[in-house]
Amino acid sequence: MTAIPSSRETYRHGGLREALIEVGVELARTGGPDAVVLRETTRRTGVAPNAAYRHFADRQELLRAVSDRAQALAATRIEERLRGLGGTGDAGEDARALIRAIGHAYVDFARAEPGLFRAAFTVPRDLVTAGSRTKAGSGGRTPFQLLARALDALVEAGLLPPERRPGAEFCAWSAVHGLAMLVLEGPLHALDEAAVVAARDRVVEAIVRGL
Amino acid sequence: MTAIPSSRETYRHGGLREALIEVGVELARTGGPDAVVLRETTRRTGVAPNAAYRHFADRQELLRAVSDRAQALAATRIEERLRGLGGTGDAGEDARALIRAIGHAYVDFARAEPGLFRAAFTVPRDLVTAGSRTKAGSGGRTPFQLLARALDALVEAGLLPPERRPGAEFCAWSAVHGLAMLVLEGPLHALDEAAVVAARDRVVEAIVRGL
DNA sequence: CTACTAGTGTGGACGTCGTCCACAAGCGCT
DNA sequence: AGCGCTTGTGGACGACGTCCACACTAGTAG
Repeated sequence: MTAIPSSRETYRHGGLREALIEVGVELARTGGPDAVVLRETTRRTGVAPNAAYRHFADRQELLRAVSDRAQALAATRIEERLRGLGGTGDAGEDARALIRAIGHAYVDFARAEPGLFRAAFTVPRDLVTAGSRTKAGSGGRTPFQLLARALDALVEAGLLPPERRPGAEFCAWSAVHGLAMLVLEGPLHALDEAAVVAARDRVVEAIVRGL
Repeated sequence: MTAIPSSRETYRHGGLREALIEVGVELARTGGPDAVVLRETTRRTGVAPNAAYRHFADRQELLRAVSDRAQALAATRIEERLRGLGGTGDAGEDARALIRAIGHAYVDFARAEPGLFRAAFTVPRDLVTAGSRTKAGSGGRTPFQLLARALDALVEAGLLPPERRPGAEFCAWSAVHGLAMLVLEGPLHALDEAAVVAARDRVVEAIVRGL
């Protein structure tokens, strides 16, 4: 990857848009959204700065594309965690385990990939686009949709009254997202691994109980 | 305010550091932390860009000072809300009302002053400094300390088992902070006032119940 | 009252950034 | 073979953070 094209094979790059996004993701990985710098992105792609303007109106638009990709990565990471979940036969316990696993995976993703996490979830987006395909993981679902499904399962298992279902995703998401942000760049920044895991479990537990 | 010193009264400004912070806060108010631009700050203060370097090592350091000030403003806003709280005589109900009021005020501050909120709570800081005087509101307490006190009251009222007290502030804070962030620049951005208030109350309720 | 020194603001410069405009080169069509 | 659209290039502009050398002011020491 990122083989430097010493002499450009063709004048037309072929997949510049895609290449720029990938490089942008790499930049975001190490430095967060602020590190997605247009000039550096094009430089690493082996192309003039202005070339980006043929595929993105703006640095903003590049960043949004990178953000989508980062959300997709988060979704994939969550899905992987979910695959490791064996059903116990008890629908209620399974539904709860599902919620917990999503919450844990969310916070863990933030810890493991702080730059990507911030790129994914702190670049302004509308709720409308929360289900857009570009944000979906390899399983075809966005993080938001994964959470929604888990809450549905909770309702089906009779552990969440249907009248409390609407808006429950905001509730659950807020809790884990808040923890992730505080750990990443907030006042909880100095906590060590064990303390973060403890806080994580605590928050998830409180939310599952309090929904 | 901001009277342009057409001819500088004295060559020595006298309170440049303070003036820069105030202008910085004003910039943050309308544009968030990214808007705290060193050159613009000095320009509005009527001073050369380099003058700032006599008082701050960095743009980072200016920003941190602005962040502290913004946290102090948040604390003041929360304290104001708390003053409006009349005791009901029931210690338990009072303690719960306290927690709720803090949560509501936190989210409301984020809505009312999005720029300051982001300046206050998304500029990286250590937990160690969460109690530093510069972040305190007019009542002398930081937002974090206000929350801690409310949780103590909850314990005293017997509504929170003492063994669950440690770490409870992270839990409570995470929930409201997460909601605030999602509303400000996350996927909940498009929600209208009523929906936000509903989500806010829901989150606070869930956390009070789930602690 | 004068001279030194430390502190504070100025001026100019450098490199980087996002973005714009004019141009050139390749590709697909007729 | 030639035309036109798309895509990449080159150079430029203004704004930013930061650095260095300088200038002025104030307080202190002689």
